[in-house]
Amino acid sequence: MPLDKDFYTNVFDVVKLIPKGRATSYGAIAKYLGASRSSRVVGWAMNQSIKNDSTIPAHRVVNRLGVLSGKIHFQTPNTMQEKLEVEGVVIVKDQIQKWKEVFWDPDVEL
DNA sequence: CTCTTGACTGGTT
DNA sequence: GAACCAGCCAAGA
Repeated sequence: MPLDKDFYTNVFDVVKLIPKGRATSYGAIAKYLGASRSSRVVGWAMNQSIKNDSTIPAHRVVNRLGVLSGKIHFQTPNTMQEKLEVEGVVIVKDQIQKWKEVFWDPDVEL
């Protein structure tokens, strides 16, 4: 598929495809888009997505350890964890439990 | 244009 | 496992 338009747009498209109750990492998305060294930009894209497009489930994107490193960028620091818990994801101390099972790798699943 | 910051990652100590 | 370092790159001052 063509991925040459907007890096951000591609990131948003992938995030929208994350199944309910699953989550992925910034690096996984970056790798899928062929920019594995630009994971920080993926994080920035999420930051923009909240302002521009609230339909994007940014709460399903965490760092490679399954830690909710970006929770404070949501409307409230609880938003991210609560949304994930509603979808069946167990979180203890800002970290996703059974991360290996919850992890959704676009490079494998798509 | 330069400098700093940061929702990251991978490797080393 | 924690702490530190080096790449990486967009946005804002």
